[in-house]
Amino acid sequence: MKRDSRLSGVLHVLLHMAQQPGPFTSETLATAMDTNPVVIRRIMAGLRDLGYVRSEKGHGGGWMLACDLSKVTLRDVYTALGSPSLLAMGNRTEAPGCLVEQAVNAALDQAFADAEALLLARLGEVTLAMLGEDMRKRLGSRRIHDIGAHRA
Amino acid sequence: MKRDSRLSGVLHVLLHMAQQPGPFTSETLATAMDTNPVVIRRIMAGLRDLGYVRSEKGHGGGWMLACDLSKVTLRDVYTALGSPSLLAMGNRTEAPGCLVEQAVNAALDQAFADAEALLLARLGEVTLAMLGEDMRKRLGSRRIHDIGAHRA
DNA sequence: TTTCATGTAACTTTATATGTTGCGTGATGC
DNA sequence: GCATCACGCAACATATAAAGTTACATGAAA
Repeated sequence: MKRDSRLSGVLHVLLHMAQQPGPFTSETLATAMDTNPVVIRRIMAGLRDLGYVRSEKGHGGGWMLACDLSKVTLRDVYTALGSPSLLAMGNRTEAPGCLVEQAVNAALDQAFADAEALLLARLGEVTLAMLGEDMRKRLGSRRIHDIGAHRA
Repeated sequence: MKRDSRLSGVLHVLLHMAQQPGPFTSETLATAMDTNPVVIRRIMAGLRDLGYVRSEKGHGGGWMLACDLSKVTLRDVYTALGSPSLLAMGNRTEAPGCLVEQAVNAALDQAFADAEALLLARLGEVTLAMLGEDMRKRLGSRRIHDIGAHRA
């Protein structure tokens, strides 16, 4: 299956926004992410509805952070995306009237549920602020490029 | 994304085969699984290569179990399918020259790896024999339908 | 009122699982 | 030998969902 990269993408956007003040246009963010402005608006819509970011129209408008980065976890961001399914595998059918199917589904569902719960828990342990910290640690001698200079 | 149901499907087939002796044609199994014979051959190919099942051509041919069900785990079956990706989410890009990307990927990769490891471990704990046992427990007053009678 | 930027719908593209057709190969039974 | 059965496999078709694109409306700033 084609893997969903929206979470990775939106985190990238948020972290970039945390590096500089001003509002960012979808155009600017899209260029930095090597994608399309509409895609940016699409994945940001959920975050806006939950109040993690704000958007303004017209001259000088664009996207701004509107939350305390130390209070928003990766799980929150995932939820803001609409909680897309985490696992690539699922059961063949629902409503099994077949005992074989019931036994298979029970075993798989248990394993899947455990893995999903662990993943959500892990995502819930990491805040955006922690990601920012990790990034600064990686700095060393290197300088974080400005968004405008993202594409050398 | 469209969820991969091959593991669920092949387990279903194996458990059904464990209920009755004779060889099963792809046609028969496909009817029971409400799918196409070629799909059956496709997902069984990996199991055959690893020796979990055997196939024979011609009159009286078909698929037969060729392993000790108590020695084959769900993880083994998963591996026989070619170890398709378990998670529906992935990183936006590889080869990140961007610190933001590195930090995001590091956090996500860690969470993803943990979840994947747990899932594989869980699958490794369950043998096909255990699934068969579970199924028998579910029997109660009900009778396991023969494959031929699968579609009422 | 012109320009800029978001909001959104509709459409196209791409990737992957799944379904289907056709033909080759080997084994069985006559 | 030859017809039939069943797998092996390639090639093509379909379905679904993410990602990309186009078009236009709305609202804010200059």
